[in-house]
Amino acid sequence: MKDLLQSLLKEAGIEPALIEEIQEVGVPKKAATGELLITPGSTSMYMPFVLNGVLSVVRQDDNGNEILLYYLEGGETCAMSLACCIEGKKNDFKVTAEEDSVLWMVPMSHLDKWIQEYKSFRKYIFSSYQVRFDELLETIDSITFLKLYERLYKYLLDKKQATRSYEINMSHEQIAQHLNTSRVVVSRLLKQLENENKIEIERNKISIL
Amino acid sequence: MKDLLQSLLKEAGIEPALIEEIQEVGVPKKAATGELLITPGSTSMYMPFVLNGVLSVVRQDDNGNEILLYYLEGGETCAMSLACCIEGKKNDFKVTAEEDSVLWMVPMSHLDKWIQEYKSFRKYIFSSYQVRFDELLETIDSITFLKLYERLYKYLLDKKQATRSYEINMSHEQIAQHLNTSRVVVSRLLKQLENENKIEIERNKISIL
DNA sequence: TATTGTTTGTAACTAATGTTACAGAGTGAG
DNA sequence: CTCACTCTGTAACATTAGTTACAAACAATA
Repeated sequence: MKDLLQSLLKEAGIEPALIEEIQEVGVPKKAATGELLITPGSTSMYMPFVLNGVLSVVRQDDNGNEILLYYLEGGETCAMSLACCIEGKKNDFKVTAEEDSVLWMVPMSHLDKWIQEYKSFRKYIFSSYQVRFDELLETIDSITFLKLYERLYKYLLDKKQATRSYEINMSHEQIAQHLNTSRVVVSRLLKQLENENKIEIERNKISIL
Repeated sequence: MKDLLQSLLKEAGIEPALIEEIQEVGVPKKAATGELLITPGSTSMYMPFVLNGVLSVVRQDDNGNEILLYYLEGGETCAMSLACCIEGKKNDFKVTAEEDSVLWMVPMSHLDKWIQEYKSFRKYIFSSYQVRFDELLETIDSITFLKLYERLYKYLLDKKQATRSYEINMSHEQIAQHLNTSRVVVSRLLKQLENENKIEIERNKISIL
């Protein structure tokens, strides 16, 4: 597991001395598919660095409605957790394991020192922020400018991309939640996508063609 | 003008030595109402620090459709410009002066050094990121969870907040653009708001009650 | 195999938003 | 004042998305 951590950090441009430190102060954490890692209202003491698997970051409103913001994959970290922690604020989103995943949990208390000392870490952190901004903007684009039909198709393609699999194992209900719509609407539009030979529908499974 | 800069920076917690530096290397810039400050596709060499006035940050799609992301007010800076510049990317949003405004333009080249040297600057930058994340999330909330009627009312209240004025001098067409809808729809819903005694409509002017 | 719960398909209807078209009111330049 | 232009109000209609209701297919397990 430490090998994976090392190679991902190296890939991210982190210098060897800091890789050492991160290895020493962090602890591993496994998360099974569907496991809830961060809940709204909690405060993060750890910066979660994804070793493998996929996490989803979801926004919730007061009535329990939801919308998917983006996925986190290997080598990435949750910039919004950082932002929250640095400001001492509560998280206002939830993070769930979309597949069995492994994280490296790094105590936030080291962040300021590292940002000061390591140029490579500054770069990594700012790059993370940038990537998340981009993802949020893309999410806003989808919600704002696309019809639900297009958004659904984009959702499936994004999911394919994140999980590196042409098969998506979700119920229509689950998809509807990520898009903040109803199951009936999703079923209707999926059927339409199937009729246009873009996907194939089975129970709890959608294959992208 | 330098007085204003100084007091805003002090308020933001920036230490005196850095305030000096910022005063020395920055230059003032005035922007008249409606002036375009950042266009999609450009690259920012300066960090724009708002001294007074209000700027709007707007996202555009390929067909020229738009949506307002948030306003920037005195003492704030455009975290997305920072993010873009640090990563050497092009801006993918536009920034417009909503009122006559004055900015302090600080060359980005100093940022890394300041982040390294000044704890107060790290705090300011990370706080800016946090605030922008929050604003983007709030925007996502509005688009996702609110009906257009509610979104429009919230838009008017936000505008009131940003400009510190109960009178909004915009045409329905302009409002429609910020919400990515059509003028007719905005007129319809404004009329509804007027019927519920929440606003008063005149030509090019909406008063919030 | 029988039973139960989950998932999907579909129809019929409602609500929200978008579009087109046109009239009339207000404004500024000449 | 007149003309040209912009802005607003409103009706009629189209499209998209949300809701309710129910049946059938499938899966798990007792």
